[in-house]
Amino acid sequence: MNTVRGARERARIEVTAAIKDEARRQLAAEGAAKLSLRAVARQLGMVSSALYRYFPSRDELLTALIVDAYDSAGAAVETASADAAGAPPRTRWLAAATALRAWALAHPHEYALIYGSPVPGYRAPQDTVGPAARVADVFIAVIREAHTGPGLALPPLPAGLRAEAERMTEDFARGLPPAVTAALVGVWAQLVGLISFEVFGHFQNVVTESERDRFFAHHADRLAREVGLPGPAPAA
Amino acid sequence: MNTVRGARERARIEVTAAIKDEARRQLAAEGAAKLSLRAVARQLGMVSSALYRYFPSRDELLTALIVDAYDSAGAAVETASADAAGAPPRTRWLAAATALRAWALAHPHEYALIYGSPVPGYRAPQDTVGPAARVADVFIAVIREAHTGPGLALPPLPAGLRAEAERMTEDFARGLPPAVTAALVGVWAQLVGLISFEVFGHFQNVVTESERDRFFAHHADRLAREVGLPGPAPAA
DNA sequence: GTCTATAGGCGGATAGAC
DNA sequence: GTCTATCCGCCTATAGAC
Repeated sequence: MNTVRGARERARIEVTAAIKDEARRQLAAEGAAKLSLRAVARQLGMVSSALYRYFPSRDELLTALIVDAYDSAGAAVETASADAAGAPPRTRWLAAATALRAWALAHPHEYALIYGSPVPGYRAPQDTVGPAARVADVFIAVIREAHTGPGLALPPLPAGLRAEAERMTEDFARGLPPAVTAALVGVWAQLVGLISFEVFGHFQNVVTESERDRFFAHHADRLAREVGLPGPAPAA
Repeated sequence: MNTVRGARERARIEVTAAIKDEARRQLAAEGAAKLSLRAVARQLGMVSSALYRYFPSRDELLTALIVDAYDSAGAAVETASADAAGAPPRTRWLAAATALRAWALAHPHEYALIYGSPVPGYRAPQDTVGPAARVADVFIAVIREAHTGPGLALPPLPAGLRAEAERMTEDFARGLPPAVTAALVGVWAQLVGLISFEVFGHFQNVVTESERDRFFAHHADRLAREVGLPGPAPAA
């Protein structure tokens, strides 16, 4: 009885995975807006109504794909950061940023799903906020570690932003100097913007493909400086 | 005869405009991927086949919308830059950046069309490259003007990027110091990224809505510094 | 859990009359 | 330029048998 239950559960997990895999393939071909349960079923040799036993609606399938994408990106960035443990903070930042870019280039459609234009008509449920934070948290952790000693020099914040920066710090970056938190939030958006431009093709005819690694490294490093990280060569 | 021809042409222009207007409304409701000639026709009280006299295919309609969006954004930014003529370069940069953000927030779906995820299955024809350059050219012009005198201090470029920076300069930013061109391209992507994060909702629960103007100004100004623009108060 | 069948839609594109 | 008619395809979702 237990083994039967186990077998059934295993089967369910396998079918669920197959559905998501096929859905990801369709994402690449047609985009999230046109993701269709029927087409997935057809490709899998099932009948569309059978899928409803696994995902109660198209949107739930989409949610699962979004959560998976955040987790996949998060894992990639976490690994890169862990591999660079002990390295100077700026090196570690660069490793994390490079890992995110590499993941984005390797999974452009899943990247678009989480950092591109919102899917029209889709309302992200609460389930996505945890996974969404995972990637950003790696960058926060890298910076937090660099700031355990005396705070690093960062130009003082304009008076009008101080209260907001303190609130943000309290909310999701406890322990950082508020000026660093404020810088980080903007820099994070800019880092994703840099990656998006490349993934979405806006560097075509602008930045030569063979130079893009270097180009990205240059700018990602500049962004590290903006959040107050000292250079790889320990700056006195 | 001439008046008849004139009347016909006028009618054609009006209908074409009505089609694009309705298409823009649909863009907002359903997204570019689901833009449908049939639905546009239905809403306009026409029959779908009639639209083919104005746009030979769905993709041509989409192209028209993209070109219009680039032009609309370009005009907004150009106006802001012209209004700030004579102001210190950094003020002018900020005016242009702020205008782009305001346009984006006022036209989120058209913004997504040009700076968001690519529309699956749609191949941008050559017609879009001219209008696409229009917005970026305003920023190039602002910087060019600031650099007519002696070049501004910007940290030297890593050796590996020098050749690429010189090529870019030659291609679309003639007259700028190569280090500035290289900075500008990355900064431009980052500026758009900053705007995208806000427009696409990634600042929800992160940056308080009432603080976003200030937050953007802070970071846009930081970006101006990164391309070598001197501050609003003329720095000796 | 999977199937068939069904309801009640939607789409792009073309031909040929007026 | 606009119409009707048509081809041929697509979709979400549910009911009810097995």
